[in-house]
Amino acid sequence: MMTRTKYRPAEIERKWQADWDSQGIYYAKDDAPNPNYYNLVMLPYPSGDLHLGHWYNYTGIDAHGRFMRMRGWNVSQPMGFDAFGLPAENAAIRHNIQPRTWTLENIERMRVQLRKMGACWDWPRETVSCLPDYYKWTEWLFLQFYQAGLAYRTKAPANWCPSCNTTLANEQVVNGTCERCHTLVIRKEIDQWLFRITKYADELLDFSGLNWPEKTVTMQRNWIGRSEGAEIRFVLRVEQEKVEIPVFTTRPDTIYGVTFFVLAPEHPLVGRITTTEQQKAVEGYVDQARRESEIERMSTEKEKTGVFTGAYVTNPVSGEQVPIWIADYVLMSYGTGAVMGVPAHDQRDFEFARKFGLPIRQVINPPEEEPSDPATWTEAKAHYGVMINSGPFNGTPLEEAIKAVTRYCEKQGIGKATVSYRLRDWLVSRQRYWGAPIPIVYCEKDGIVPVPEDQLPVLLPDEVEFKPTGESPLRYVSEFLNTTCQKCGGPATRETDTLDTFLCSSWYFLRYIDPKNDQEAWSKEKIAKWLPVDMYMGGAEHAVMHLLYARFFVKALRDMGLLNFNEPFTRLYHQGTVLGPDGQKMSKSRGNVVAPDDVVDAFGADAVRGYLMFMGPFDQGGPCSIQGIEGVSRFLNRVWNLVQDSAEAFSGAAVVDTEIGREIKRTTHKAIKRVTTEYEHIRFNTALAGMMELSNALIKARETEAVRTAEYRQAIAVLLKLLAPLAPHITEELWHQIGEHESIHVQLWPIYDEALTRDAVVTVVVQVNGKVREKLEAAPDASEEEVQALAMASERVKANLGGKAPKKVIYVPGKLINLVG
RNA sequence: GCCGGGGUGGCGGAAUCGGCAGACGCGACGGUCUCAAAAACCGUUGAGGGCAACCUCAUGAGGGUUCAAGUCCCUCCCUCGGCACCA
Repeated sequence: MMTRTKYRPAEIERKWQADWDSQGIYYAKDDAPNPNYYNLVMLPYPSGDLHLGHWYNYTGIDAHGRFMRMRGWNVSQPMGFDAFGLPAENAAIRHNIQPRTWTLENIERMRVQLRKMGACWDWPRETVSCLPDYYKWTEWLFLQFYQAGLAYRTKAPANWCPSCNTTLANEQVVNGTCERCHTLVIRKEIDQWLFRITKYADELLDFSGLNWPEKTVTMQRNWIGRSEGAEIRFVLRVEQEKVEIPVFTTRPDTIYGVTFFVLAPEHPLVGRITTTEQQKAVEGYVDQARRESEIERMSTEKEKTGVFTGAYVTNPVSGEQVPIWIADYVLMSYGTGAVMGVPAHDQRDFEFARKFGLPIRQVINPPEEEPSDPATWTEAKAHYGVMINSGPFNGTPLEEAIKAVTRYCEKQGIGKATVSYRLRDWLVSRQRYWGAPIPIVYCEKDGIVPVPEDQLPVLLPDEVEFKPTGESPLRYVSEFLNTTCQKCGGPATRETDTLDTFLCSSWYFLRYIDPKNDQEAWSKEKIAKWLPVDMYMGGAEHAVMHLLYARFFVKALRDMGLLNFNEPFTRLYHQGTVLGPDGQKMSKSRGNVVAPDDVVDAFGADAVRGYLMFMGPFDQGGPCSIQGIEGVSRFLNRVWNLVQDSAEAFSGAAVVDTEIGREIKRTTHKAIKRVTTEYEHIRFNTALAGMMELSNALIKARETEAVRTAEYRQAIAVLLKLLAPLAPHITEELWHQIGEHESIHVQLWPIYDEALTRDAVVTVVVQVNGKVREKLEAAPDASEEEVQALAMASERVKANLGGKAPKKVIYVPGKLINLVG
């Protein structure tokens, strides 16, 4: 036996990373002979250091990309940085450092760490969203949306700390108070820009042709929240003037059950309709509601609250007058901000009526049930049924009820069938410095004036001060703020809010394809070669917002003629979360953080990559254990020794056509089949288990004359190829050690012969009354009669059947026979 | 609260379609090698009972469907992600 060299991960990893870099083998050409495969991972926020979660995510995309590459695809796997956002500004305030400096330093550090993974990053395509050559086009896109009528300015609420005089992100609100000064936070209406995503609500509900996790599709559907119903206008007189208040309802059939009416506390009509006697109570309640979060308000657990306004409104269908209340369970952001109170048939209205002693009237009765006294009810009856106590509509059957009332409203001109969505327009204004400027100028004469495209980008000034004024720091940079109007040439001021970073990340996957283009955001020809994205990986926390915004962007840009496909991401996969060894979320305060640099230094990148993928199902994540990394490290060592011990055999003459060789061949083909299937389904843990089984079999065979068979050599080569996507360095090194000269990462994936994966004899389980009593060997295609005869020959089976013949026999060919006595 | 996941040995997990529960790995125990230790290698390892052949129990809890349930249905408990300004 030849003397082994020792497996030294650090050495070979450095060596091969340099080799791959110098050859640029992972930099995808646009016009390769093989088909393009866009392998995308959600780009990171440059927080400073790569943590284990990044490693987890990126190893997954990299293993998938390498697998697809070996299967013959021209894979591009780009990387970039989503570099605008709040943390840079916090760092600026805390450490007196320019956000740009802080961000770019972090990016540089992360680039170095990313290279240590040995992943096939397509670096020439890198983009950084906070650099002018990127945000120029973010601004340009804003203008396209504006010109298409998809961007508009209106009053919208923001979290406001009255003491710091500043708007706050939700994250900065702790238990309803400001994280810095603990003052109660209120919601304040300010002028802001929004994107009209609701225009695409219906198209966004269509997921056909997408290979996405079912749960993500469900979450997006629920988020959009389409419901069909009717808008009905209730009427009242205020100082002789007729005022109409529309309500949205999914149950127009319950209109005769309306016994009260509720407005959201922030409803614009509240001030106008409130009577003098009720004014104090109403104002107090509105104040209180402004301090509550929507999550608190929507809680069905919380006891209902509300205040009577003193006003009454007329039910346009029944003509009845009912009192108008305000209550926090009605949200201004859904429907029309007004609700018709039908306590008999809506649980929230029921609770409200019980709390305030309002009447409850049953108007819907399920078929074959007698109406009952609502006073005896413990909850609302929300089901459908026949209309009762409903004047001319009495007796309308449940199938007709909703349609009948809606039709009546339409005929009378008091309402119409309509569709309501939970989805709201996308608020893109941020009162912050570190974001892409909104390319808009305000002129006293001409109003809102977009910055001409040839003047883009509107550059962020470097010199800013972070003062708690409630406005973007940009407002105090006069060289930035003051400009001239492009229409009239008169003095004008710039928009000082910046864009939500979700906007930057809604199109980066387009820029990757053409990152250096200074003439246009992207070339349509290049986009056609790569888009839509074939695989998109990222956390499930983005299931709704980011993924919905990106879909909206693509659809809107398609309608502007800038793209010609419908969906950005054909296949989507969510990786899970890596937890600390204690099963808790990793955090400095818990002291359970595993730093990738430390474990990579100790075990090498390949062992860390392998362990992360072996830990459990990739979409589940789980606790990280150092001992687990050791385990995979041991496996890699065994593979190293196995190949080194076999290197000698590779140089000698092969023994051909032996029984032992055929057995190895069968094992090898079974392994290829299993591992390939697992890779296809992104099940890296079981893929690796399959490789371990193959390697265990080869280690056993090493002790026999099998080492000199051609099949054994092939098995070794196969094992290295199967392992290459997970452990790229060690496999590259060993590949060269067995005498190959090309990179293993440009080899083709091994293929298996189905016939060779089948066993000659299978184990059939014999059950008696559903319990396993015997196992026997049979041909895979043995008939029921044969297997039953074999089973009945067993003493155990006979004893368990009590010597009698079975009453019933269930046979699953090649697997199981169940004899029921 | 609402929406969406998840719960299997001492631990991470495996188990195409409802068909042998516990693959693979970690840990533990025993052994080989060694002056010794580490490493490496070999073996055992769900729980309970039995001298043994074997038997019984067991996939968060309780109920149900089925020849057969980790897998399907109902009720409940725990836990994780999202909830529109963290990204």
